[in-house]
Amino acid sequence: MTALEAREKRKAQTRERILEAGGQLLLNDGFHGFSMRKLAAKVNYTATAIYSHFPDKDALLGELVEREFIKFRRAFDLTSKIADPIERLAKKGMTFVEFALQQPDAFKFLFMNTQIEAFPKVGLIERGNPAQDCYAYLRSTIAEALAAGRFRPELSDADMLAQIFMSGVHGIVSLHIARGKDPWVKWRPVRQRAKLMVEALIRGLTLPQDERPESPPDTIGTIRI
Amino acid sequence: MTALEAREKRKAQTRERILEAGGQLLLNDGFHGFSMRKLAAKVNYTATAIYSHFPDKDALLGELVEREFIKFRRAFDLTSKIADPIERLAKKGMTFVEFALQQPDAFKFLFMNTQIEAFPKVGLIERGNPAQDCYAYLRSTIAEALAAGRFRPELSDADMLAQIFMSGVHGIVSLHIARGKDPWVKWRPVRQRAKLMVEALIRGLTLPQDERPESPPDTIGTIRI
DNA sequence: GCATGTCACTTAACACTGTTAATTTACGTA
DNA sequence: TACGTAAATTAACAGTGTTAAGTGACATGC
Repeated sequence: MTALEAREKRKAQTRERILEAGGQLLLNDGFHGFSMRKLAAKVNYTATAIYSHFPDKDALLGELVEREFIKFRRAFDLTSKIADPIERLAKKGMTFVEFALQQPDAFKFLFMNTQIEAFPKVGLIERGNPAQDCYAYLRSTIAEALAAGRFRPELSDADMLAQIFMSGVHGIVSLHIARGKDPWVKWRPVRQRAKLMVEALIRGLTLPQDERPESPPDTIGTIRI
Repeated sequence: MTALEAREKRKAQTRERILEAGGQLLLNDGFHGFSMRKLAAKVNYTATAIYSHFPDKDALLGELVEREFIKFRRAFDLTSKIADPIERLAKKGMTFVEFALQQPDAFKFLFMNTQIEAFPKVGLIERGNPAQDCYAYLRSTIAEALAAGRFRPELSDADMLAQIFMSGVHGIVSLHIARGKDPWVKWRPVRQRAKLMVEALIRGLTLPQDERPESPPDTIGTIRI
């Protein structure tokens, strides 16, 4: 059995080598320049050899995208400590922005990619999907603020609110990446834009301080200092 | 000379036929499915024939997108009648969204394209660039609202405000296009998302009704009913 | 130790893609 | 009618993703 296991291990290693080289290729040549033959050359294989490790190009690209997502989630995790849910939400938004600015290539093919529509059918969705977790983090933060009665009374849908908030910061950075060099726009510094977006959305969606309930709606009757 | 003119006219007509067919092809098959040979077949030509009308595929696609964008600007123009500048701003935002949803390929090319940084060298920039105009429209609407004292006092930068607002609606639709099929997000209807985004941003950036100045700041002393 | 079979990989090929060069066809003009 | 130009064609190149068949290495059963 050790012989079989050794073979499996070797296969896993070449698979890993392919993914590693694929990540580099994607970083250097972008989606447009990525090809199976180029990738194969990087690992000294024929293009067809890759097909014994991945069903097709899209599946391979999907897996590469997943790996970038995992890096992203790691950055996102660090914002979980902040006590106030609205402050935490703001911080998460700025983390999203910072990730996009520091890893623009990863961001491009995670959030501005129009080629790979959905993630691969199998695999990703089963074991906890990192992107799913990111959205789930955002949503749970909002749900917490919602439970504390921080949002305006007509807004009670955590998914809707999470999507609005995410769209806001996403819009800032994706427009910056796509059209941030257009000479006919007097672009303001992108981080200032992001900050104002977060502030404006929070002000537009939450209750002002003097209208907040003393106790959150789901804990009425309990003491809260 | 009439014979030469006739020839030029015929050439212009086949050029037009190619663009017409190209528009249909782009609509049906999208960017991914668009090919020179398919297009040529639609107009009963060889693929290479197209190269005597357009320098290359990108130029052809660029011209097709420009045409879509002109349609978009036309729709954008129709929002100029609304008297209240904030209402007009909201309407412009929703027009932007509607364009992106109805012409996703044109939108991708214009606003989610990370390959072509600036617009084509020739043509677009010389005769008024539609994208430039759209931003200018948005900005002037905001400047008008700004002059009427509708924004919060600390917000006085029309460019900054225009960029925030544009980013908001852009974020909604671009995230919808890029990740709108992710199964782990309970996506709310995209138009509802857009509506709430516009409302939230306006609420977060403008003054509430009871804090608005009776007269706009630049017309203090004049009578206003 | 040798035959068997599986698995990783290569070769050959197919049907595409954008694009160029050379060639043919059509047409206005002298 | 001959000439020249312009618009179309054919042929070809280099590249793409992907499949089918073949090859060599290696673990397993007798």
